[in-house]
Amino acid sequence: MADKKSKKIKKNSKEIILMSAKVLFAKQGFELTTVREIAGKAGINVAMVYYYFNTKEELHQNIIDDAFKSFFLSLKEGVGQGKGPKEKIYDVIKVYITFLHHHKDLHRIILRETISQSKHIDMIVKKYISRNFDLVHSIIKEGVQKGAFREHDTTLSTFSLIGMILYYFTYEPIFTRLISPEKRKKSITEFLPDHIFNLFMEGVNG
Amino acid sequence: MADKKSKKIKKNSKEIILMSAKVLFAKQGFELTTVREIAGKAGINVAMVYYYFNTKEELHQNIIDDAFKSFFLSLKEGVGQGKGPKEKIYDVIKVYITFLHHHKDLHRIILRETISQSKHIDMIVKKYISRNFDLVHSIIKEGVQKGAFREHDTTLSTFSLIGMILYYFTYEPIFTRLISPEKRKKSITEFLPDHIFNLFMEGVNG
DNA sequence: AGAGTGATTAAACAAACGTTTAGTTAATTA
DNA sequence: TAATTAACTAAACGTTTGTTTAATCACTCT
Repeated sequence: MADKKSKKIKKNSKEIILMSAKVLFAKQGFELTTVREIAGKAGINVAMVYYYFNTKEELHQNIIDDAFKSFFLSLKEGVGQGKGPKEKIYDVIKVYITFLHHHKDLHRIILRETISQSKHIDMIVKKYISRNFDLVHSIIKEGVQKGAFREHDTTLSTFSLIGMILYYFTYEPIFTRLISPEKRKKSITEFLPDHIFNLFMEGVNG
Repeated sequence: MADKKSKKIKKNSKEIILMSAKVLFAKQGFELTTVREIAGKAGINVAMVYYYFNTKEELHQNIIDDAFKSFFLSLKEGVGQGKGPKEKIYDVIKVYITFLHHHKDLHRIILRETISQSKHIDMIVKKYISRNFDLVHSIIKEGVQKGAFREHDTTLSTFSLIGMILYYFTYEPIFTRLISPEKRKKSITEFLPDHIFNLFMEGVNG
């Protein structure tokens, strides 16, 4: 009958911890998020966190790893094979914006980790950020070879393109405040891809 | 003679604290930087920090305030009056890159503060980031009016331009690793402004 | 010379942190 | 059913944190 203080056995505690931690890390960052806080949000005991993860750091790394993996996977699957360079670039922009729009928390975590210059950052950078970059870079290089794009430093333009996109999410609260009321009603995924694609292709010259 | 444990009176302790704190906040962030650490780097007692600043937070705010002020000032002074929109945009790019290149620590602090969603962020955003944005935005709007730039959403292109620039500094360690060896020898202020200017004007279309 | 003032110090404070311990309960196996 | 294993808990551990206290030193002014 009545469950008084009965110990309920949940089999998915580990996943609940990961979910709670992801939200809190994204909102407050690694240092400002307490292990007790994570446990509290997950509705479990503090020690359970250490039952599944050796340290707070390990839990954090786990989340970052997942974030990067899913990002790269989306990008790889979202870019249509057999298309021309211009269409591929449009796909890249679309996937980047769509993914980040639906995983704002992950973008925050990635960005934070990039700034923090932790010991593990080097491994993470090599493993994931560079993979995303290389994928976009190879498309642009292909475009130059085939004459779709003009001759230029493709490393720099790849960086510029990704930078244009990421900046919207990095400074999203400011962005939302500044755009026109009509566009504020729409989703960012509707109008932003076309704008960035046009700008990257044609520039603003009149 | 010999100064044993003599108390030396330094009149510039406050400035030394500010300098030390700036470096440490930039490198490690607010939470990871200890008041004892700041005092240690400054070569003074911990209590001296609280002699000049009420809290660690107040010291931090002081540094951020200075950072934003000097940034906006550089921008305002660096953009030539009486020039055409295109030349002004080039100036903007040049000043942004030059300033950030010489104040990498400040950029890190600003970025960190933007992500952190602290209570004071709203005031800071309104006060400074928007001011920089408005300055650039007004130049682009002027360019469209005068026919120098094509008709387009100028809010979005302003965001894109600033994003392109800032991204290089946000992800600088990755960037340095990826650019060509010849460019790595040069300073970023030499080749980056022209690249971004050309890209923003003409795009990559072949 | 001595009172007054600002700069500086060592030492302590309570609170919060990540982590560990030792034990309890529920489920599984034999 | 008894023994074993996995899931869970309350309480404590030592350390570090931001901050305060009370006293000391160096200097200026009369």
